Amino acid sequence: MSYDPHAIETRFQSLWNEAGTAEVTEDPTREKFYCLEMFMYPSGKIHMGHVRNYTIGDVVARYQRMRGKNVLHPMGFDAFGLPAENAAIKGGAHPKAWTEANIGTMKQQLSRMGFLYDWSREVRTCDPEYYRWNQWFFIRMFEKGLCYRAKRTVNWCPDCATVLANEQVENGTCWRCHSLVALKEMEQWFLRITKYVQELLDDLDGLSRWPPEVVAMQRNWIGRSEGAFVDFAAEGSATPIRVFTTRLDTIYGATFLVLAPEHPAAAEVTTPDRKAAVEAFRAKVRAQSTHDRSTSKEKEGVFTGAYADNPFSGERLPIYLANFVLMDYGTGAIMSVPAHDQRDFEFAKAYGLPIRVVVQSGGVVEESMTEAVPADGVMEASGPYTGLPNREASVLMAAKAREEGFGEPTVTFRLKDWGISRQRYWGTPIPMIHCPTCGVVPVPEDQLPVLLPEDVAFTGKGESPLASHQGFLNTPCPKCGGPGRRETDTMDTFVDSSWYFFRYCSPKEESVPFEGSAAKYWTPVDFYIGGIEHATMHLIYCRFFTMVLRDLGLVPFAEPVDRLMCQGMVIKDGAKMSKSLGNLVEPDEMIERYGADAVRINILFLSPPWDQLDWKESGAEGAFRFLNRVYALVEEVATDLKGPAEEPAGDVSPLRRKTHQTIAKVTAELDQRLKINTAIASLMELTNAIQAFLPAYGKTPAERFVLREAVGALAAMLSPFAPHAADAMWEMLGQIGFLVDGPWPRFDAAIAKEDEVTLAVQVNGKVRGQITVPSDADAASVLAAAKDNEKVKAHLEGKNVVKEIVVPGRIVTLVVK
RNA sequence: GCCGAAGUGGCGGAACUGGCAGACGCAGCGGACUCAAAAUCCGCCGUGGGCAACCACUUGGGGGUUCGAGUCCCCCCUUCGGCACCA
Repeated sequence: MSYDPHAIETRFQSLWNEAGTAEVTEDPTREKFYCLEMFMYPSGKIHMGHVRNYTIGDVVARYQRMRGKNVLHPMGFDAFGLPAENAAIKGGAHPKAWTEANIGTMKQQLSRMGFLYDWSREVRTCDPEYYRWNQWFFIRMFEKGLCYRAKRTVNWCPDCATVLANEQVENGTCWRCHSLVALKEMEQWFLRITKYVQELLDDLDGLSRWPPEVVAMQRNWIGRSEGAFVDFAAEGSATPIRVFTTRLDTIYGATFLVLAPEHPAAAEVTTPDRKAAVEAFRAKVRAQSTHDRSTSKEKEGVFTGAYADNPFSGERLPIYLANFVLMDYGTGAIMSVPAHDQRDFEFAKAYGLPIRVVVQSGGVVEESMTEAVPADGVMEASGPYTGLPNREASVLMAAKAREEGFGEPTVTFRLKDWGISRQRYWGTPIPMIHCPTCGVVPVPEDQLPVLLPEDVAFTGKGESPLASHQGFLNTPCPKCGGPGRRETDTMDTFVDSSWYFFRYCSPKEESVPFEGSAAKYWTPVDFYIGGIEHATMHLIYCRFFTMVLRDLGLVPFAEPVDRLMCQGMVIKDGAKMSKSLGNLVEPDEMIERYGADAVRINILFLSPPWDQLDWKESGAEGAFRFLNRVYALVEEVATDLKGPAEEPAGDVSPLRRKTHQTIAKVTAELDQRLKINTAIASLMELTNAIQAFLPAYGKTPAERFVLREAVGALAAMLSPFAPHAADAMWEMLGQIGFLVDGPWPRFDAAIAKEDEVTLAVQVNGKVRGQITVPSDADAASVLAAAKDNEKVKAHLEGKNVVKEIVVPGRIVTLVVK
C-alpha cells in the first residue's frame, strides 16, 4: 500500500473524534498550557492565511500535549460584523443564517486540516449567551465611570453608514471598504481606555515574549509626550487659552498663537471685523474630508483679530486659526515658535509673521533661515533664562509656570477613548434606555440579554434597522416606568473579541461571564498566534479589557497573553493573494491534491512562522514526496522491527547518535525558538540517515534496536506537523493509541554527543587543514594535532607562531609571522 | 519625516552566545529502472581559474573592531511594515 493521504486523514480524523481526543477539562494535578489562535471571522471559507495561523497553533498545541501538559486549544467565531449585514442588504440571507452557514463550511474545512480543537468549548459572539456578557461588562463599566456618552466629532464611513474608531481609519479611509472617511458630530458611547493609558504603556516593558515590532507599534500608537500646559490670557475670552507644548524653553520665541479651527474659543475671541473671514475659513475646513485634511500639507489659516499675552514675556501675540492644528491632540491650541518648529516656520513664512531665535545651537540667524532649527542649545533673548542650556531652562520655566499659576508640566497621549457605537444591526445591542425624565438608564441586569430582534428590514440606507423596529425601540424606563426608548446603536465588534479567550474557559457558564476557578486554571494565555494587523486594535483592546476585569475582581492579572507570535503573510508570486489578482490558492484544492499533512508541512517548512511566505505549489509536492518517503520507509521495516531487539552496549552507532541529536534539536526548537522550518529540516535529515543505514542493516538485535528507536522517534516527532501520517506510521509499528497523547521522545545527551570532532585549522584567518580529534581532547593535544597536519605544516614553514586559539569543538587558529 | 523589520546561490531558506557560509528543500543537469512516460532511486549542483590535488573570490555598498565578522560598531543604498501637520 502506498501513501494515501485521503484515506489516512479521513480515518484518523474520525478516530480522534470518536475518542474525544480534543476535549479537555481542568486538572490541577497537571501543568496547563493555553494555546490560542485568533478566532475567525466567518467570511465564507478559509484562506491560506488561516491555514498558516492555525497550523502553527496546532503544532504548538500538539507538541505541548505530547510533553504531558494539559492543553486548552479552542476555536470560535467572531460572528458579528458588517459583511453579514451587507450580504443581507444585497438581498441575501438574514445575517444570522448567512453567518451560521459560513461557520458550518469553515468548521468543516478546519476539521479537514486535522486541527485538534476542543469544539465543546466553541464560542460564537453572535450567540445571546455570549453577547449578554458584553452588555453586562458595558453596564459594569458604566457604573464605574469607564463608559460614558459624549458628543464628539467622529469618523464616519458613508458607505458602511457607521462610525469608525480611530484605529479603524487607514490613511483617511475606512479599514473595511476604503471609502473616504468624513467627520461628523455625533452622540457616541466611549470606553475610557485612557484611564489605563499609562499602565498600558508601562506594561509593554514586561511583554518580553511579544514581538518587538508589536510592542513598538503599541508604544507609538499610545504616543506619550511630556511637556507643559501654558495659559495665555486672551482678549475677548473669559477663560485663558491653554496650549500644550513640549518646548516650553522656546516660549520667548513664540510670535503668535494658533487654535484648531474647531476650537471652542475661536468664535469667542474673533473680533467683529474678522468674523466673516474666520467663518469662511472654518466652513472650508469643515467641508474637507479627514483624508484631504491630513494629506494636504499646505499651511492655511486666518487671523482672528484677537491677541493673547505671553505669560513669560508679557508680549502681545496675535491669535490665528490654522488647518495644521488638530482639535483632538493636546488642547487644540499651540504657541507658535517659527524659529524652532518647522510647521510654525512654514506658517510664519506664508503669513509674514516674525521669526525669533531663542535657542542658539550655533550660528543660527533669523534673516538667513530656510527652515526651523529644533536642536538643543543655549538660551538667548529669553529674559532671565538667557545663557542657560535650554534643557535646564525648560525645567525652571515649568516650575515658574506652576508657581505663578499659569501653567504646569503635563503629559499628553495620542491614544483616545474608544468610541464603540456603531449604527448597525449585526452587533451587540447597547443595553441602555433613554428616558425623557430619568435620562440614560442601564437595562437592569435581570433583563439581560437585550436580544437582537430577528424580524428586521435591511434597506442599507440611513439609520440602523433597529432604529425603525418599534417592538425593539419602545420599552418602559426601568427607573420611573414611563415610556422609554432603547439605544439603537450596537457595539463595535472589537468589544466581542476583547475577552472571548476568557469565555473558552467555561463557555456554558450562565451566571457570570466566565467561571472563576476555570479561568484561574487556564489563563493567562500561554501562547497566542495571529496577524500583526491587530497590533494596535485587538491587541490593545484585549489588554485594556483585562485590566478592567482585574479591577472588577474577575482576574488576578493585567496582561492576558504571555507569549505572542504574529505569523507572516501568505503571498503568491510576490503579491498578496486576492481574488482580483487571480492568485488565490484554495486550501481545499491543495488538500485534495496533496493531503492536509503535506499542506501543513509545506506551509511550515517554506519559511519561519513570522516571515512572509510565498506559496509554492512545488513545495507542496516536495512535502508530499517527503511524507511518501517516510511512509514507505516505515512500511518497509515495520514487520522486521517486531523482531528481537536489544540495546547496544559500547560505541554509539552513527544512526543512534543522529536520532538523539535530532530529538534534542526538534525539542529545543519547539520549546523555545519555534523556528519550525528548521525542526522539519532536521526530521528530513534523520529520514536521510535512516535510509542510508538500511543497505548495511544486518538485522542483529542491537541494530534492530537502533533502527526501531530511530523510526519510532521520527514518527513521534512528525506528529505535531503531519499528525495523520504520523499516527498511521505509529499504527504500522504496532503501537497503540494516538501520538498526540504522548510521550514525546526523550534524548540522552551522552548518546547525542559526538565522540570525535572534525576541526578546521586556520592559519592567519584562512582554513588550511582539517583535523579529527576526540571531542573531549584538551587544548594542548588539539594544538599538537593541528601543527602536525601536513597542510598546516606547509603554512607554518619558517614562521613564528605568535598566537594559538582553540575553540573547543569549533576551530583552531594559529597566527604566524 | 519618525519608528520598526529585513537584504545570504537560479529560488525558499540554514548558520546556537563572533568560529569551516550555503544545512534542508525546490528548480536544474547527468545516470539507473522502463518499449516509453510518470513515479522512484543514485550522482552533480555559489562564482572564477586549473587535467588535478588545489587556489582566489563571495552574505546590498563602503569603512572599522577582532587571530577570526552573515553575526558587533559607524556611514550609505534598497525593500517591506507601522505612524504621520502629535505641537
